[in-house]
Amino acid sequence: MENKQYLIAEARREQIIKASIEVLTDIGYSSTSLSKIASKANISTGLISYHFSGKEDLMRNTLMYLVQQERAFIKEKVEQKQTYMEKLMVFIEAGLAYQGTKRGNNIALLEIVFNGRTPDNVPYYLVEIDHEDELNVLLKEILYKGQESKEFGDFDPQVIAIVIRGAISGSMSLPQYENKLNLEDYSEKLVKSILKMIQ
Amino acid sequence: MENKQYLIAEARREQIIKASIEVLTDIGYSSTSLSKIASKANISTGLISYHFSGKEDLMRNTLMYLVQQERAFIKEKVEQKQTYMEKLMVFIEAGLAYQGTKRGNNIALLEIVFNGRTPDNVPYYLVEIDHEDELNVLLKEILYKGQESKEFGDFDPQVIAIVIRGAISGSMSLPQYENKLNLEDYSEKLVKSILKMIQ
DNA sequence: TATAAAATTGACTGAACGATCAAATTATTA
DNA sequence: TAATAATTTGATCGTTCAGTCAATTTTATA
Repeated sequence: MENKQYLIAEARREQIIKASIEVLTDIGYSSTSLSKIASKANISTGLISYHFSGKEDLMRNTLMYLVQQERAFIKEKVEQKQTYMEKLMVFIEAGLAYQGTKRGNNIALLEIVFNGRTPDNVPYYLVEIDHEDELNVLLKEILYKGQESKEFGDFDPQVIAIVIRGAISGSMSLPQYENKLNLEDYSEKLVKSILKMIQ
Repeated sequence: MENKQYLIAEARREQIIKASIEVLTDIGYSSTSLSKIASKANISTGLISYHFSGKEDLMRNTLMYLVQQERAFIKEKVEQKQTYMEKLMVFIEAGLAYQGTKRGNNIALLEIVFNGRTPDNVPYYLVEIDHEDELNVLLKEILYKGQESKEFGDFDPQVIAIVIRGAISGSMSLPQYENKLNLEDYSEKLVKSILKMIQ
């Protein structure tokens, strides 16, 4: 069964990716090395090179894994809702909840996005991925269809999409140890403000 | 005159910082080395270590320089306006304009913020600097005083401040071709949306 | 069971880096 | 001018790292 071998290799790849996420979260991209990832995964350095063509390749695969995790988390909650108003609210709430509960994933993703580069040496954070970023596509679709169904008023979906995604990312800058404004409070107030904006 | 010597040293420090910004923008933090900065500035590597206590110190000073540049650019335009409504509008417009015209500065700043770490090994982007970030203080002050003067309605200034700063940063993800037109279009639509949100 | 294929190890290589320092040069002072 | 201080050089050192490879172990096949 070549399928079984494939599953072994896939499991090993995922193990390595998960170890990468841990190391990235703990010590950041610049201190992350193949040998530290190998230690975390209790394997040898050579094995990483056996399953991935290099550090770049490993980081690219780790990034894809992280993006897919976040996307699945949010998409699943959005699909449960019926109206576009509800879909939008849950998009924001789920986005914020993911940042709060999967903080390590979020940090690892940032580390890669702001350090990794394409083979042409273009940093990921400058690559124009809008048309490939499925979360942006989903958000713009909610906004656009909500306008069509008259649930929302008149606005430019792309502009509002940028505002919303920025506000979700911005939750990272909330004070962490002050009770004054926790994530739930921010979530509630943000949703209210956004709804006001798109009437 | 120790003052003259001081000015020579200061000029050299600024020359090194400007070279750092160029190199950071060109090749990113991880590829930036003291020897590449030295080449760009046409000096020797040892001279950098003479004026800065190490790479970390140089990067921290470069970050402070960049933050101060942006702050001065925005603050100057805000202070020319009288009403808080106008101050808020020009804060957003100037923030976006800076991103558009000083793109290299913005990229260098991101490279440092997402790579540099404090001596305690805390990444800059996770350091709680809200109370030290003068632009945030300025923005929150505009929002708060605008509420006091009844120019704005009821909302949480901290939440709206995060939304606005996120929207300004988010301009980076606009399609880059015909950047100026897109940016002006985005600026106009963003200001309208924000004003709607804070009524 | 015997053979082949896949997976895994860990020591090793060459390159790049930050930092150091003795020596040389330039500026200041008395 | 002579002595002192500040500035600058560039070779060198020790370290870290990504990637390689011959050897070994594990798994699949016939």
